[in-house]
Amino acid sequence: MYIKICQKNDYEVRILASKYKLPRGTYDILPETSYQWQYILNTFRDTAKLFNFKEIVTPIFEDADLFERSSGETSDVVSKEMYRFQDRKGRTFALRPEGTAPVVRSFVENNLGGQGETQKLFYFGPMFRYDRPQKGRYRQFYQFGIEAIGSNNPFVDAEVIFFFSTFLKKLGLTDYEVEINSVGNKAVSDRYDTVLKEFFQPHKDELCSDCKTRLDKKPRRLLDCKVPSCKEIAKDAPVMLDYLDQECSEHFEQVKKYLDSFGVKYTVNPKIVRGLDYYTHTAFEFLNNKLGAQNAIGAGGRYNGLVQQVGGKDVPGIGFAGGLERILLSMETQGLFCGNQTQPTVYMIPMGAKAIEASVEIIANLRTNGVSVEYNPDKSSMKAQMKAADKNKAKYAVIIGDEELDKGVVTLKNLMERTQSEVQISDLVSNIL
RNA sequence: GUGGCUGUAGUUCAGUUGGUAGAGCACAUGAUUGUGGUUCAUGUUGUCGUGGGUUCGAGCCCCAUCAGCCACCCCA
Repeated sequence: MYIKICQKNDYEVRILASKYKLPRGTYDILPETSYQWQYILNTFRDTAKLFNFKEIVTPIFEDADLFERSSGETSDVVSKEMYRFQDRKGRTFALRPEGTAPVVRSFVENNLGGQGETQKLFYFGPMFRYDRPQKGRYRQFYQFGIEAIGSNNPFVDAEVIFFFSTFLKKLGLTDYEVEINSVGNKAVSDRYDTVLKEFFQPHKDELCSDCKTRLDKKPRRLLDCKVPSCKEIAKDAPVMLDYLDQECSEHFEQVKKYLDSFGVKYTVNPKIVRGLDYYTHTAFEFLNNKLGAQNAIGAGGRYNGLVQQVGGKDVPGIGFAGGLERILLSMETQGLFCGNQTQPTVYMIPMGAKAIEASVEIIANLRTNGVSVEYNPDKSSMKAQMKAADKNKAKYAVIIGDEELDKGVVTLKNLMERTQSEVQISDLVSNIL
């Protein structure tokens, strides 16, 4: 926004030319690409149908506390990236940075698990994180996800992963890899963290500055540091999977078995670390290494303590979330087409005032009978209107001028086949459908 | 939050050692008094991201700022 001051005669005229720009890290979904979104969303909903997951929609803001307690106050998502604000009564809310906690909140609040049934839910919507924008990373971004709450059966773990791979398959995406891991239960991961600290402590001075803070905050993050010297040290670090107890490792084995049965290809990566604190047992990531730094197109895992933490019963759950922008990017890099732009069936071309009058009725009649019609009242010449019909990729042009008016007909032209014929106005709909 | 690169027409970009802004595509009109994807001709479009500074003069040099891109970080 800026102010321009012009001299006009003896007095100053101040022109306030406001120039609004969209907030950093956000973007508009323009008509030229919106159909791609619809395509991906429809495909996701179709997949949900196949697996019998039901849609749930929650608000885009919640009690800030919900996220702070569930994701972990020390996680970057909560500590530096959350949009927090106070309303007029001083309550502290946050724009949701992720989708799982709100779904679990709704599950508990509405007693969705009241009958002991496993709830299979899916969602889609905008999430918000105050990150520095980058390829595949925005401040308002869109995630779709599913949550299966109520079962600890490893079959469900595999099913959730199979869901995501089925979805990607429907889209035609093949440029990705699936990595899985088990982070065990709370006791196991706490013990592992202690072991890791003991392992890295003697090397503290050789670590990069990021890793020095990681050592105290989240030792597991040290495992996927990109600095070569840190990598070298981490190479010999103890492996999570060796610290799983009987129950955890049996669960993991079962998950792998079911994945094999589902025909999902995966690799076990014991270094997978989930960013949010609530994850337990199975953790997985879908990675596309052609995307650049932001290569996770989807990820998820089990969260057996979360429901209780949010105030419900001790009910297990598992889910995943995928990033719409990154899926779209993946499809672009793989050269995949993504749905079709909608186009009108009929482009109306009236010539002259009387014809325009007559065509209003025709347009109304076509539309009420389910035929999509485009007409641009700001174009008048035949040539311009034909050009526009072509550009709109209309199937037919309906031409009406004095000649047609006299006979009570219209000229129906098939633009693809370049053929045309005169048809009675009353027969127009049946000639098109 | 840190670093690097970039910001000129609707769009993709060019713009020489500082001398009052250019091309392709797109768009509009015509060749064809009522017939579109090709031609051909003609034409329109600019707070040169924003604010300041240096200079007789800045798209170009300097400072600041905003935005985009890429990486770190983080994560979907």
